Amino acid sequence: MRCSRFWGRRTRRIDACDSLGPGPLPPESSRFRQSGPQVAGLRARPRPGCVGRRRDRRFQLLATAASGIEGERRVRCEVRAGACAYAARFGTVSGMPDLPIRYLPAAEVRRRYVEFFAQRGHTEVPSASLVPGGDQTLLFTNSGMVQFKDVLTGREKRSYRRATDYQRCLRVAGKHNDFEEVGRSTRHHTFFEMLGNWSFGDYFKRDAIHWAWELLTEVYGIPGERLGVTTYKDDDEAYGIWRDEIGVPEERMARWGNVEQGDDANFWRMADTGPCGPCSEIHFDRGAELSEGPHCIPDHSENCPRWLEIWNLVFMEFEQRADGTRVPLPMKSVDTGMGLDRLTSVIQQVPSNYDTDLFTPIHAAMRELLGHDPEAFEAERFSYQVIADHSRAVTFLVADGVAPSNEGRGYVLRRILRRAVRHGRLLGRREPFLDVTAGAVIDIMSGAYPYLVEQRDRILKVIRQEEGLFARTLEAGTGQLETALKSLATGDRTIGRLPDSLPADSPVLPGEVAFRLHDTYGFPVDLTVDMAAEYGVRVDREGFAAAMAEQKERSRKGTKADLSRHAELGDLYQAIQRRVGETKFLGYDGTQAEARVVAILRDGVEFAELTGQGEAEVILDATPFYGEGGGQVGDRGELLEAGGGSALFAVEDTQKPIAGLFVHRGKLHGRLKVGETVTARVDAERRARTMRNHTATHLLHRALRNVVGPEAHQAGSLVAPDYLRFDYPLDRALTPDEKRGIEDEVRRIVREDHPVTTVVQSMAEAVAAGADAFFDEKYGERVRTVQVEGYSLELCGGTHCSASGQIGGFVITAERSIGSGIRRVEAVTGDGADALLRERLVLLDRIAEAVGATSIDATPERVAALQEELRETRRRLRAGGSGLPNASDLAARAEEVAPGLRLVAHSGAFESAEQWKGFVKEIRAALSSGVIAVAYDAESPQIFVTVSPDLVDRGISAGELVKVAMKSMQGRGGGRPEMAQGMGTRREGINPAMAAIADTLRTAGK
RNA sequence: GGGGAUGUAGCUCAGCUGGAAGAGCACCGCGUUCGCAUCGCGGGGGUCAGGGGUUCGAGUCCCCUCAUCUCCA
Repeated sequence: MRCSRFWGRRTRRIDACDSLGPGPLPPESSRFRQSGPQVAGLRARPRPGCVGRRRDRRFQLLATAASGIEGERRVRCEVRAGACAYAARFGTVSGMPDLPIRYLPAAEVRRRYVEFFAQRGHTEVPSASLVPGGDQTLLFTNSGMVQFKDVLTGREKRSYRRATDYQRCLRVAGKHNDFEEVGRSTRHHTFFEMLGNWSFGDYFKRDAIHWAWELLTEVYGIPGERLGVTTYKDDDEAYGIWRDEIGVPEERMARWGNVEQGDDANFWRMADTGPCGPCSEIHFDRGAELSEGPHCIPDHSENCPRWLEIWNLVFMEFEQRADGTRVPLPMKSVDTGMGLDRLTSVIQQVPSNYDTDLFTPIHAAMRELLGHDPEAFEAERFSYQVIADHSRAVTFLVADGVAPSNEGRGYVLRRILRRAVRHGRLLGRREPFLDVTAGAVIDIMSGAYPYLVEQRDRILKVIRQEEGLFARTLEAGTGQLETALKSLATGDRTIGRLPDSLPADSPVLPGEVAFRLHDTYGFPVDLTVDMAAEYGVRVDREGFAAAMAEQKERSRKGTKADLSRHAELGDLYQAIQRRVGETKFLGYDGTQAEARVVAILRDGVEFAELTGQGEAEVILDATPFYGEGGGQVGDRGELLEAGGGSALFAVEDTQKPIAGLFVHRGKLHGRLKVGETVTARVDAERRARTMRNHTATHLLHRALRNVVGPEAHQAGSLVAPDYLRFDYPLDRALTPDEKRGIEDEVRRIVREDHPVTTVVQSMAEAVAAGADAFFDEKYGERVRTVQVEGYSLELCGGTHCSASGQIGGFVITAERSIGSGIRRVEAVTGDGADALLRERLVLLDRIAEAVGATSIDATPERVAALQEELRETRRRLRAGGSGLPNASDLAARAEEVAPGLRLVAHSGAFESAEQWKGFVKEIRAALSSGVIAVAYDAESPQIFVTVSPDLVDRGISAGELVKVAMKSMQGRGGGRPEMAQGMGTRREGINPAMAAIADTLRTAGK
């Protein structure tokens, strides 16, 4: 039979079994293996991950390379003899174009999915933000289950037991890292959508499998014989349903996975412990003629062009215990995930996700910018795909409130964006373009994600800004690089010369230099190579790689311990919560309560009882302490013996390391025991201050948007007892008028004393009531809203005043930029505002007094008058001459204390150190050879000595002379032979000092 | 989390081995030019990111902190 590999819209076929057998590789492979085309970081490289990890995967992808030179992507694989027979087990079916699948736009694929499950009793749940709420360990939403995590573990209850959704996901860091894969493969993306249906203790395997089959074959019209199915080795139940009820022939089914032997295929787990269970995957068969050999089987392998995993059905039925045993879960759940992009590629019968209508409009937008025809597009497909993928990721990240930054999520965004820009440059585009492709993304996605449209202007603005910033980075790097290259280059610069065309004896730019550019200035190494080539210089890539490896090693060392510790602690909290349940929060109604101690920790270790002094963490079954969240800082206070006895524990901070678990951190002084009851008492004064600031934050938010516009919405906030801080996207400073307007408006609402009420209601009700929900954090179904009646309504879990009047004063104390496109307002309220105003008034009084004004009102005039007087005085001084002797006269009258050794000694009262040194400089200019010693006659007398170079050669040292002078002036000083100075304490010592200098010179001159 | 770089006037930046804080643009005033990017003169504006240390003396050397940029994890 024939095995082949296809790529691109037009199928490229290589007779794998015939020409790529165990013999030598075709000649063009060898050059990939050695150095590869040196373009834009896309070098041929072996893929160690492909080398037979399981079963018979003894093949190696030798070259995954895109070449900007020849504009062609080639993939070769070496296949062992006998491979084709193995692959043939899955039968031979005809190629794709013959399929009777009816074309559907992606939007329709998405719609039908949700509709199908909605008709079957599933609640349609909106796609959650890419920024996961309430989970500090996760950078991004990377799968459909993120927003349901707590529901699946049973910690959170919702009104429904069946759900369906399309979840936007980002896989770019951590375990699920598809970043490098993007653009190379037909099916990996940083950003993608996961279609899912969920059962939380409701239906199980039978319904999930039947519906999956029904949807694929009947709704989408995919012929059943094109589907393959996998199940876990022990899962007879699922296997039976597929075989006996659905009727999938056994030769199209496979049972993979063996957890006991370390093979996790077809087995899913949330973490090392906790819920887990077998999976059943559905794979689409693109046609046997596409098979490449033994690895081409329905698997996670991801490298097989024949099989495409489209749907994963996870059956959560066990609880994994720490001791290695698995016990059945009381609540069995179903969690399925189907990549919309892949499914669409099947339904639209195109060979790659990038050829679906989810992507083609993005390509079209880019093509138009570049003026490329379809052929040029095919030639540059790789870069086009990277740009399209990254445009989607960037658009959604910005939409979900991530701002480009140099750490965390913001840094990931920045890197994705820059990678896209780099590929734009590879295509010859120097001007900004990402706002155009991002615009195309918004157009494609706006139906499913209407919030993109609302934010369109802001999204594009952020993207444009960041793209501009990168241009600056590149420019700075270019400057550095050119300097380095010019010193190496032998000839002139030739624009467009390619690295490959350089002679072997070309000068070489050291790898460290290239690395420094990359490491310190963020200048991509492939650009370094290109630019160096234009100067006829090669780049030492080995040196670069070595430096990079070193850096990686350093990082790993530094981070390892910390990471594992963090993970351990997280597991511990999880375990505690599973044991004791959620902490009940009592702090909305009061600041004191009786509670039972349920856990005590110190240094990540649990104790049943703890005595003595020192840091510790305490967990209670219920608490009035507010755990840091929603910008509001955690409460402080103390834990007392039950009934309000003596203090046992000083609470310094309250945190919620995992959702629903309140941890009181602080210092123990006494004895604390699990199971006993204590009185938890919050520092009520501090809480009251915090509450004023929190309610004021809501007022500020509303007022800011009323004054500046709706784009100035919350992008972060901190509510502390002593001040509040509010971040919002805006690319300019507030005008003084706007600032005043905001203050006035907040103060008006305070004066009008609006009642503040909180309501717990469903998300839908809250949104219907007009609540501002800017982060769609994973608010459970029931959300809490805080309303300042007649003014603002926000989703918020924080503690608030009962009426706006309690806020008291409100003063904005700062307004500044904190990053690209983000500004921050800081303000104080209540007694904090009062204290600030009082301080300022006292200061004003002191200023008025200091300048001699009769009143505060008269101060500006008084200051102006003083300034005028100062100016006048200076002018008169200048006009009247300095009062100093003429420098050249002084030089001319220099005393010859020894043969060829002249001395100018002078002391006087100078206006300033400036005048003093200027005077010395003038004498120096007039006296070519000699010693100059000028004393500054003041409360702290100083002396400045210079010695001309010829005398320095004769052994005269200014430093020594100053030391001599310091004896009578009683101070310290020193310096170099040609120049020195010192400061004394005795004014009367100046003349003797001058005499001493003259004496010293006389002696020295003999 | 680990490394590298940067932080000097409103902006863009000089400032050499430690020895009077500078330039250009911008701003204010006066003059010049017929007015829309003229020229001249004068002027205001700096805790040299912050804090320690070494030194007679620190923008400059050392240590710490912060911010920004950048790479790695």
